[in-house]
Amino acid sequence: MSWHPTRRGYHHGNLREALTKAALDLIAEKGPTGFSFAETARAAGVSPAAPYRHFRDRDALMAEIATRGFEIFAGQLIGAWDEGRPEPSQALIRLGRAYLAFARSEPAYYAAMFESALPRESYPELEVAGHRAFNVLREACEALCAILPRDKRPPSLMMSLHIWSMAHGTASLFARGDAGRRPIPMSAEDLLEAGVHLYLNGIGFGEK
Amino acid sequence: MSWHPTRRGYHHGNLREALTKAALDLIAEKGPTGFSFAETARAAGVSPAAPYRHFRDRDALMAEIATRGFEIFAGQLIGAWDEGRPEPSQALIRLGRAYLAFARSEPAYYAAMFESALPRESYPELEVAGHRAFNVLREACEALCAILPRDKRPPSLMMSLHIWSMAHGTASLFARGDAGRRPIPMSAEDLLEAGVHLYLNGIGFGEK
DNA sequence: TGTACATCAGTGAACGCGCGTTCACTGATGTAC
DNA sequence: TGTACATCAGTGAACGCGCGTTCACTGATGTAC
Repeated sequence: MSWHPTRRGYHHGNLREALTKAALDLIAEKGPTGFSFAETARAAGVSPAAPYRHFRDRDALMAEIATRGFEIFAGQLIGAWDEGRPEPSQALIRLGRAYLAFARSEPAYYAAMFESALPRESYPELEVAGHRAFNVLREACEALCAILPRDKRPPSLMMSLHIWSMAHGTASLFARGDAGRRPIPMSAEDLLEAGVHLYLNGIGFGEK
Repeated sequence: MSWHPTRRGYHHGNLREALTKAALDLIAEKGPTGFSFAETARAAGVSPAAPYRHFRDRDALMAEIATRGFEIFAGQLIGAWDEGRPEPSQALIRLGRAYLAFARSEPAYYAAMFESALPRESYPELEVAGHRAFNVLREACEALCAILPRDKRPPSLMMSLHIWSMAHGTASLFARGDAGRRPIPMSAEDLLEAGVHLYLNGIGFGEK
């Protein structure tokens, strides 16, 4: 962390940061519904009018949080993929684990990203950030497909949507770090890993 | 429909029904967040105190809606499965389609069931209804596994959780009937069908 | 069949509360000269 | 370096609003005799 949160801006210094952080805490505590603009201001220690200097309304703040969530998410996915080293199908499994880890450890971001019901077309940056995260999956699947003989390759877009669906379904049902998680008699990580293996097997990657 | 909504109960006749229906309309219109107890009463044409005769609070009404949602959902899944006729893997594909169809046509129920963040342990009927819906998937997977030679059968619980994850991920990301749906250049139904086929192929069901 | 009573679904007024949003303002910071 | 001015982040009071919840009540319906 190289920037200094104090000594910047005019009065508060980084109120924008403070507000998104406060909102994130409130979401984590009470769900994506349970935060209000006024409460967020209170939590950040400023008057209820102050947030209006930084965000048009509650939705704009929500969009900012979702956008950052996707950026962080993309970063973690990129790290997990690690350019497919040492071996793509193994790296893909790591990617799945990273998806679950994010849902588990950042339920507030996760909810803002996937369950906030924001009109995506109104927040282009949000849309871009979302696509960027998806593209990590997309590129991973392309790398995997490239291993297969040309005539046996599935469309990599379809494959990446399959992986996304599996990871997202598993995360939303069994791994999320909030009250929506359903208990199952195994770890969500093992479940997803087995699912991805079977899927890859079905595509034509030899059983490991 | 054999019962008569009027001429029952004391004054309103079936206010309980009317309230759940009104709430459902409001959820459909504004998302699972966007309905209040008071507004629901107004929509049903009664005073704001009336709902307290039937539901302890807003959450209880939400739980009732989610419970009914699971019951309807289970009914549709059972119908789609049709005891695996004429052939289990084909029937499983129908099951997946029914999952998507529900998310598409009943986004309000779907949101109440999966994104309302209700404390499930407080509503045993909700939990039971949820399990009953899942059991349809479970039994379908058992029927499919029974086809395979005994030593090649995967655990049917794991298989059903895989199918559930795939269907749920696809539905939540690409098929839901509300603002959360993300556009993709194919139908969600085709996507899921292809995914399930590849998965079954990976398990050892011969390519169709 | 008629009457007297019990039940209880729904009323309507009231409460305190937190919300989103506006407004003229103040005062700390940055900057031109 | 000092001064005068411009900028603009944050204030604090105010508004109207809808919310959840309570309460004593009323009056339609069901039922015992």
